[in-house]
Amino acid sequence: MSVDGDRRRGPERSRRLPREVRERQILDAAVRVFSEHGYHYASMDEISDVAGVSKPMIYAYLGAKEDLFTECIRREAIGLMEAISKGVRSELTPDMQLWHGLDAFFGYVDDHRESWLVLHRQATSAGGPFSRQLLEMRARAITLIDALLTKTASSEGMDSQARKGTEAHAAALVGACESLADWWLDHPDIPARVLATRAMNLVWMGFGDLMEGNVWTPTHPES
Amino acid sequence: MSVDGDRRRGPERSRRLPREVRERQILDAAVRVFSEHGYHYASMDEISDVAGVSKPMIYAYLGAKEDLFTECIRREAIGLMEAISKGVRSELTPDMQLWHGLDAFFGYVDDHRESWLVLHRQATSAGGPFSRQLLEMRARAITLIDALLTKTASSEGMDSQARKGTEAHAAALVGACESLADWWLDHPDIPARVLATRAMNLVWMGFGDLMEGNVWTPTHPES
DNA sequence: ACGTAGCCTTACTCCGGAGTAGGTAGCGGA
DNA sequence: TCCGCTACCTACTCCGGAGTAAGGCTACGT
Repeated sequence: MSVDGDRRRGPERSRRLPREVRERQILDAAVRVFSEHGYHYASMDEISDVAGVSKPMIYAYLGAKEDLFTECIRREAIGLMEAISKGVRSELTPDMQLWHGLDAFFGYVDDHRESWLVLHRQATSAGGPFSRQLLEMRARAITLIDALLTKTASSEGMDSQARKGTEAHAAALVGACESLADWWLDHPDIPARVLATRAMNLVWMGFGDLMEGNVWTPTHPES
Repeated sequence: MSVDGDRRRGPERSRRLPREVRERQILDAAVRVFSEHGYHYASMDEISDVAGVSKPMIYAYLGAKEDLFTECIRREAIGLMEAISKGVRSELTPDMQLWHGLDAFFGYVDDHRESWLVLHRQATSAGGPFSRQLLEMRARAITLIDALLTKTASSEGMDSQARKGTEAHAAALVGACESLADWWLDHPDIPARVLATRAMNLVWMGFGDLMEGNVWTPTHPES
């Protein structure tokens, strides 16, 4: 029984491959395993097993466990950012840019659930040097969105009041999207585009209202 | 040098206290340490040290590390829910209920950053049995908010279109708040009420627009 | 006075898993 | 054919930290 021993091996144990290929295999395996068990419960033994490679190879090519994880984060973060960049074409109007960005984001998460898990859930919590990469990425996203909102706000003739709030608004949007993505992992039946549209409406409409001075206050008279 | 050894001890090592008190001390210490280092990097030794108690006491009273952590989650989750419940008085209009709930939430996070850290960041990522508690709490929050939105939607005479989206909208709100709270940890200078108001505007206004059929679409003609 | 119950400690065991030492196998060049 | 280089593996070491065995002190009941 338990013929199981090596069922999870990835590539058929092939020999003497160039370093580049091995590194890819290892990183792929690492992302798989980290996303499945979380950083701490993932063992180097399992990663090496899944990669179809022995443990010392990992240390030789990618370094210690922390380094390996960091490299995973880096690679996946770059992938995500590239995916989003492809969506945001600067000749479009701000709202279209935002929408395409959102669409690309949810599309990426849809296609790379494991990557997203590693990137967001794991890196966020396994504190220290790991979250750096994340915070940086998030900061870039916020800045980008802030720029779009600001552009719209000024072209729409709005200032002071609405303007100073754009960054927090952008942060809220980013946060909302991250959470939506996480929530989505447990409700996989919803198509990506629907999520993107929902996020868009959530924020863009609220933002439009803000710009028009249409603000809810605790003493709101309605209903 | 390093007279430091026991500087972090909490209560002045006092003897023969009743079990009830010790349990409180231990849980307090555990929340402190878990929030500071994260579940895995937190050691039982440090917790016992901070609690001013020896390690076997923890095992005698609260059980293994997992049990201890679970108990922390439980206690803090109950605390948060109670704080929110105090805000939401059912004789108010839905929008006021929502606003008081949000205000209570951000107020709680403001007063209990450590608790929130443990509750959200740690429990979310240190997967398995821990996140149960969280998912359950979140689910309750979503249901509650969904009810408020639905009530408003129907009293406002809206149906089908807007109605089926309320749950996802509620999920988005919850997610947005969680992220706002996390983001807030790194921007502590903002008062809680401002965050609550911002969240309220983000969602309520967007929701109002949705109900009025004022929806953004990719082919939106504006600007 | 003496038992006993429960608070509390020191000083261990033990193991999973990170990281490594040292050797083998196949390939390119002379 | 031999050298040596690089890809690669087996088989360890070693340690942090979870969990525990075994007993000491104090208070109270009788």
